[in-house]
Amino acid sequence: MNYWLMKSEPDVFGIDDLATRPDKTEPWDGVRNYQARNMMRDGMKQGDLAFFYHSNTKVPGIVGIMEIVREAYPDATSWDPQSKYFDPKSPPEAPRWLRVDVRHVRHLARTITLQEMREDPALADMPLVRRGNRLSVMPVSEAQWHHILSLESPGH
DNA sequence: GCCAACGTTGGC
DNA sequence: GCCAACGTTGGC
Repeated sequence: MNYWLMKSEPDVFGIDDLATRPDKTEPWDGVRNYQARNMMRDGMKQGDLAFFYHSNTKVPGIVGIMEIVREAYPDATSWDPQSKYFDPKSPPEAPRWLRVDVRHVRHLARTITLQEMREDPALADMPLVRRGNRLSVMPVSEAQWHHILSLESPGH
């Protein structure tokens, strides 16, 4: 089993949106970065868990946990001219971009903020806290995963 | 809203 | 294949 972190802007699609979808499940579409796509394609397996990260918001950080319920398949928004994720170089017969389906598992009891993760030596190797990182999908080690969850409760 | 960092594009 | 210009991401 692998662990991941996936970013989304709460103003566009936040964890509450995921939690209120039918079956709490939604395609994670709009990924338009090759590195992120390749990780979804090559690394993400059904049953993997991922942190839901809120980016570009007042207090960026991890807000919940989701499960990968469908492995990578073509992202139909890429050939939909009406979609903001439309890419003319990704026709249906030769899809360039992929998505996975994710299901809401639970909200965290509190937001694990980017700031506290930056300040935590145990998380110094996370791509998230490294300068200039822009990946919207990134791997999380098992040790990092459990460490972050240990921060959730008061008095950790 | 600013702007640093970084990925992509396209001329050469 | 290099690299300047440009667009986007995302913290602040």
